[in-house]
Amino acid sequence: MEIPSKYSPAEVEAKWYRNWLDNRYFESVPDDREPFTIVIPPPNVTGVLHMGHMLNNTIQDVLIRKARMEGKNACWVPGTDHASIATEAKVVAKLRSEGIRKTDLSREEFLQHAWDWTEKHGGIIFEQLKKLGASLDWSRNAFTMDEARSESVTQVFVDLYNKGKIYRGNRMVNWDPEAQTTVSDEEVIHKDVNGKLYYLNYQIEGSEDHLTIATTRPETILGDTAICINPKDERFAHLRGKRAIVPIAGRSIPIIEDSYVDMEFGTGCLKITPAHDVNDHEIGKRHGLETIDILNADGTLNEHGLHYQGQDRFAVRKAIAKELEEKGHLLKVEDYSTSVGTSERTGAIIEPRLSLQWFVSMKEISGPALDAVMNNEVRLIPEKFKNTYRHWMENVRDWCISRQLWWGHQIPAWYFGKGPDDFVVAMNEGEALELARQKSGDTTLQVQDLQQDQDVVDTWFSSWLWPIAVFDGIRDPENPEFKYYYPTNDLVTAPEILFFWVARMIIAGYEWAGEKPFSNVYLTGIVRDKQGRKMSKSLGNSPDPIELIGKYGADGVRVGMLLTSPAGNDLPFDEELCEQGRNFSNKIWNAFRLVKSWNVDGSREPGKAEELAMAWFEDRFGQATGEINDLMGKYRISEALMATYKLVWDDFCSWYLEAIKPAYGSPIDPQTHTKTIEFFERLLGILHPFMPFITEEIWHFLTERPESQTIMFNAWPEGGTFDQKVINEFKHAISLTSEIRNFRQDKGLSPKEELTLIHSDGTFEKIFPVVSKLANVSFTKESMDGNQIPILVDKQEYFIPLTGAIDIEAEREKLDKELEYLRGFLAMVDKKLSNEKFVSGAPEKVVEMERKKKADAEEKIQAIEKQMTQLINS
RNA sequence: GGGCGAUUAGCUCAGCUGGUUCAGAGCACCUGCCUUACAAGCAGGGGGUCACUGGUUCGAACCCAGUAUCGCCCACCA
Repeated sequence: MEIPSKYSPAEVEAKWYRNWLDNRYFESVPDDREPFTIVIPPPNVTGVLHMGHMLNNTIQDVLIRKARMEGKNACWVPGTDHASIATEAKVVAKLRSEGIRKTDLSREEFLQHAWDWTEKHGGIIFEQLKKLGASLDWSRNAFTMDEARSESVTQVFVDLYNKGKIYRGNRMVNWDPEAQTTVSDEEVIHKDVNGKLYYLNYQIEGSEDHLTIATTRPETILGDTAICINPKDERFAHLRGKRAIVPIAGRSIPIIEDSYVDMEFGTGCLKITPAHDVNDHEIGKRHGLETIDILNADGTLNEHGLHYQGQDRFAVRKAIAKELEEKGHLLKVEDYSTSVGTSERTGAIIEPRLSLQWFVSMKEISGPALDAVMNNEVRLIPEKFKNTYRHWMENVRDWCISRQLWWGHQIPAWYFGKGPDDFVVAMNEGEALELARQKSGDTTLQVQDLQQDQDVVDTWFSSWLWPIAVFDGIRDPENPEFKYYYPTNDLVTAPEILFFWVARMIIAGYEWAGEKPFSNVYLTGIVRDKQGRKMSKSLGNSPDPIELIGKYGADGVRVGMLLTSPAGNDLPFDEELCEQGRNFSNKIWNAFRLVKSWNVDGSREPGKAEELAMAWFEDRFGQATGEINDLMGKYRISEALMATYKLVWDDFCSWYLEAIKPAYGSPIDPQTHTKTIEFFERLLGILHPFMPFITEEIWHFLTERPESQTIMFNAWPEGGTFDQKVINEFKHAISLTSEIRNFRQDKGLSPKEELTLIHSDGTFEKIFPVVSKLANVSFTKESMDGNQIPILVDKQEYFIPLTGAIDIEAEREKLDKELEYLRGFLAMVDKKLSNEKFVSGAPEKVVEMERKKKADAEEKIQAIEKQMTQLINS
């Protein structure tokens, strides 16, 4: 059989993924086994795979595949999110490119376009995840806007409303003038910008005097309804009870007093615009001020903007500053750095706006969710996020959930009159009619008298139900699937959505399932480029994941992503990492070629070297898998992978295989052959979660297994049992071999030339056969004539007799150097031991250790001194 | 403005309750090798005042205080 020396992943990967699907290995149904469940953080339905997804989903696949091998009933649920605002923006943009405005369409027509778009672009991401090897149970694919999930959203809305935890209120909200919708506090990103602070003079009514205020938004003076001073501020005592004239508008407004005003800041006088500032709104409420809204939905000024009506607020800011200056109201302008809120989605500058919206009261329902994380019922990994989480939860504010969009779950509220309370919240129109008749007392009400709320709910109002809703646990909490799979085990996601999503899922879990939604939250880092910038489509600095897979293989890319990504740490991505992953694939492939190339001679018996190597690797495997399991349990996936990498590359390939490898062309004995294949298969097992494709391929061809079998349910090794003595002995063989190789290189000797090694004591005699094979040496106890170069390994001394001239001076120098170091070391230990405080203060164990160090050093010094004399004598 | 975290080799990171696994790993780098599994490789090697300054201690990368730099989260001072 001809196996190429370079592993080519493309065909192999396509073949096995198809095979896995055909055999429905990823599909899970409840049974007697312990479940292990992960729900995918649903990507946007029209999204394409980016590097963040790659990292995220690789980690999830590793966790789920390991659980599957451990014999658990592994279930990884796929799905997509309708991403209300993002998708709607895309559809609007697409329509605009066709010359269609959203406002030209009816709601139904627009939704039809949106569904068309969803169908056209949806699912691309799934095909990409398949290329990555993701073992998702595709039969469970869910969508946040499919029937089951939509009904769940409605049900939850109704439930919260009936519990009094959803209310409708006229409050200050964040308005995104570009998307023309509200957004939640979490969707507002604060950015520092360089702005101006304008000092404006307001004339005091009935006087020639004026007062000065400072503002960053001069256009809002058109909405001013008061000037406010601090009641303690004696500077402005003369203003009490007076009124001021708003420049340009010419309106007369009261001068009020409120301790909110900071006397130190600005001029000490504050203009009050209740419609466009959260604090001003509060003050306005306290003092019963009028509210003048000067903005249209798109951020232009309305009729209150007077001659600026129809112009954008930022254009007006410039223009009005000029007008104010011309009219002598502008005292001065200072540069000023301020923080403005921008929309997470559109980037538009958020305008605080008074508006009638739906809110969820968060305080009460978030209590259990805070406790759960604080007492580790839900573990955050890494733990540092607990602080952030607590801070947010303790200061959580009500959640504005209504959005002035069409793509999403329409709010299940129906209005039957003009009064502020003339509405009902119901599961459907029929129910709403019943309720409306009851509430109004008007039994003649008909369906056409009802008007459903035109808004939809925030996307996250559906996402927060995800771990429950994918198992239909909202509509049918008693269904066996939900009871079996919920709560799920792990959630893997980005810290950016800790509040948007994770916190709210935990809240929802306790509210509707009475239980946490997951036990562990693994928070990944952000994938960055070499310059530390976040990889994003808009920057164009993100490699195409599919191209990467084509270049390095899915296994290679997976390894590359995982190698340097500890939880919570950003991943500075470099293609070199994938190269390392690919090289690792190739290394494994070549080990496979070697094992595959051997002919077995049934009459042979293993030699001593083979026996030693086999015994050692057994223990080494037990030791390493114990470590790997421990690391995986702590979600230290990078480190677990590195431990696996070294076990395979160093221990198995560099030492084990070299130790048991028959001479070229020679056959191997059946016992070693069988054992080696067994070891290899076990290694493939622990590699499989990281590198599913190549392991499946080799597992099949190492022995001839039918395609109907798979590695993915193989027993995962428990590990942890090993004999330290065996490991230490073999370690001596490794060190000694390295020393001899080093010696050869030093002396320019060919590896083909056999050397003799003289040893004086038999402590490590047992492992000499391995050293003989690996280092091409023979051992003897006889001392020999001629020059002998000493070698010291683990305090064991060996001598290599050399024929021909050697540089005795150089050898002496080497020994001298070592002696010098050891004497210095000894002096340090002595000093420690002669320190009364140390001997009495330190624990006995530590002192004992120092004494041992001292003895060891003395022993070594003696050995070297002996070597010196030997060298001189020779 | 408030909080949290970080700073260890050229890069990315380990280093648990202070003390022999204490200065580590992988990559990169340097040297020598196309040695019939593998040059996507093999053998060997160099490289760090553990950010800085003090303190606690017999003993500090580790604990404490301060300084500097970076990052993240939260935030309604015009």
